[in-house]
Parts: sequence; C-alpha cells; structure tokens
Amino acid sequence: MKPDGEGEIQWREMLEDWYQKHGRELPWRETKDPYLIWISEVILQQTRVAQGLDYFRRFVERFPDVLSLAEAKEDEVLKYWQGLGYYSRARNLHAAARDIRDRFGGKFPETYEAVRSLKGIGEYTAAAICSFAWDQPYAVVDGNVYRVLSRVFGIDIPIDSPKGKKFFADFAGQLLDKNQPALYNQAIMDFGAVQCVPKSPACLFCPLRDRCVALATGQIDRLPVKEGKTVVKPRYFNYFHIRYGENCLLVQRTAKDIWQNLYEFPLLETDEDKGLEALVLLPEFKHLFENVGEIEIVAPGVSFKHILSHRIIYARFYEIKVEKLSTVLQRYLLVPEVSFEKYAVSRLMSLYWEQRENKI
DNA sequence: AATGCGGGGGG
DNA sequence: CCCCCAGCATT
Repeated sequence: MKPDGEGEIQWREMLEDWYQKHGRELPWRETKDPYLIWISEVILQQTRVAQGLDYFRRFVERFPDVLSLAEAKEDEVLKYWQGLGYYSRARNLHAAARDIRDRFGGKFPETYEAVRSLKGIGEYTAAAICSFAWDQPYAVVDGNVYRVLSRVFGIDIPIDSPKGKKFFADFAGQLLDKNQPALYNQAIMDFGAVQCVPKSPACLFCPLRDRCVALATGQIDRLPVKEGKTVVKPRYFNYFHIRYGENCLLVQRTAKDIWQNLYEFPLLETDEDKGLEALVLLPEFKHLFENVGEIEIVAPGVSFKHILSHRIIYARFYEIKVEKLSTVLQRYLLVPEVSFEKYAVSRLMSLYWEQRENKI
C-alpha cells in the first residue's frame, strides 16, 4: 500500500473502521478534559493499559484537576505513584501542575509548543494531548505506531536510531487523518495494542493481511528493528531495618539515581555481594552502629533478587534492634512502624515489608 | 548518540 | 530467560 493518493484514504478508513468495531473502551477516552488526558498519557508511558488502569482511577479521584495536584505535596503524589515505576513521571507531573498554575493561570495550555514545554511531556505526549483534547493535527508515534507502520510498509530502519525516529515521525504525519486526528490516533494505537501485537499476532484475521509487506515477506518477527541492547548491571543493596522500640528508621533518596525521592531504610551499597560477616567489617557499618548500645540482629539477612529493565538488584535486609539512638542514627527519620505505609517506597521495600507482615 | 529510569506480563 | 510496554530527560 502506498502512503499517497487513494492509498491514504484506504489506510485511514481501514484503521478507523477497525477501531469502531474492535477499539477498547477506556475511562480516559470518555473525556475531552486535557488534564485527565494528560494524566492518563503520562501513566501509560512505557506502561501497559492493564497495569495503569487502577492507578489512573485512584490518581484522578484524589487529584481531579490541575489545582488540586499543584497544591499537593510531592510526597503524596509519589505515594499515589508507588509501585508504578519511573517515578520521575510523578515528580514531573507535580512540577508541571505547579507550572500550569503559575505560568498559565491554572488553565491547561492549548498550543502544542506550550504543552510540549511542560516537564515530562515529550513529542508523543504533546501530540496525544493536542489531538485527543482539541483535534489538533499532530500524529502520535509510540511503540504501537512504530510496530504497525514498520510491518505494514516493511520498513527496517531501526526505530531507536535518530534516523528512524525522524523517518517514522514524518511518515506518521503524512498518514494522519487531519480531518479527525483524535479518532485516527486512537485507532492506530489500539490497532497496534490489540491486533498487531509484538509476538504471534493473528495475521490470518488481520484486515491488512493482503497488503502487509512484513507478512508477505516473512518479516513479522523481525519488525520493528531495534538496535539498542540494554546492558543489565548488578547492584548490591544491604538494607538495615533498624528498630528502636516500635519505630524504624527511614531516609529519603535524594540522589539522581533510581527511586529518587522515595523512602528507604538506611542503606549500605557494596560493589559486590557481601554477607553479614563481611559487612560488619566495613567502616560504614561500624559508623552506622556506633554508640547504639547493645545491638540485636533479629533475623538473618532476608534476600531479594529485584529485577528491573536495566538493573538487577541483589538486596539483603537485616532486622537490627538498637537500645539507643546515636547522633548518627538521629539523622534518620524516626517512623512508627504502624505509619510505615504512609511513605512512598520502592517495590523492593514494600515487598520486604509485606513478607515481614506475613511472618508475624 | 548513548544512558538512566521501574515494574509487570507473556512467550 | 528475554522482550516489550500510549517515553522522557540528561549528558
């Protein structure tokens, strides 16, 4: 199928027909409120619909508009994001809400450039918001679009190369149905998510089976082409669940690192896997437990292998009771254990807490 | 141009 | 085990 002349019309009609029949009903499709669309799009960055649905419902119930989000504390926003990953999305959402309040008088901006200027909104999200909310003619290019276009038209330019990004952005712009951008954009993404799936798509039942280049040439499994290979690096986290009476100690991660601004136990990261015997010999360990009186190591280290896309974290948790709070320990946050769940923590921390509750 | 950032689901 | 998901920011 050629992307010009009559082919374009066929292409659009085919996608839009398919969408009318097979498109999914999703909560954020029932609104034209740019705020709700924005929230849904950010939640769905690198995240499946099934995973994000409940987060969307909870988030917009608590923060129904720009102002309520802007007035909230970042800690609470992060708490609503807990478990979803890529926490910079939540931090940027919060910062952008304040930006809209301060720079745009609380009214969601309505031009592509202004929307794009907000933190956490890139080309995809700006196009999604502007097309869905106001039917502006911007083509979305997400993982679904890359897959559909690369297969149907047999394009093997790597989608994660600058050349590929430019090509697909231009191409998607040509194919866009400028008379109804919202409908068209939803249609092509849903088509990718439901019909033209990454693995084992049901090509026999595809409305494009007669015209798909990848299917005709046996390249379905090869397209889209990606060149980037993510290197997985190991990290070794040794956490100390330090108990002082009915309290534990927490600290906020402030570094530009994984889980920024989430809370965790005092951490000793090592460059290799170490057991408790090796750990206690480290100066950092000695410093942490100086002047705390008698210490009692309640449990042997509990180990977790926490797998992320680009990291594999080998974590050990040690539950340690102390008699006194030294000046070192006083620098941490003293948190009643019954209040632990008020803090936004990583999945790793919450898994530890969960298994501990189960044991008790 | 390359890297970092989470977590979950499916083959 | 590996790949991918309604990507973005930083360097």
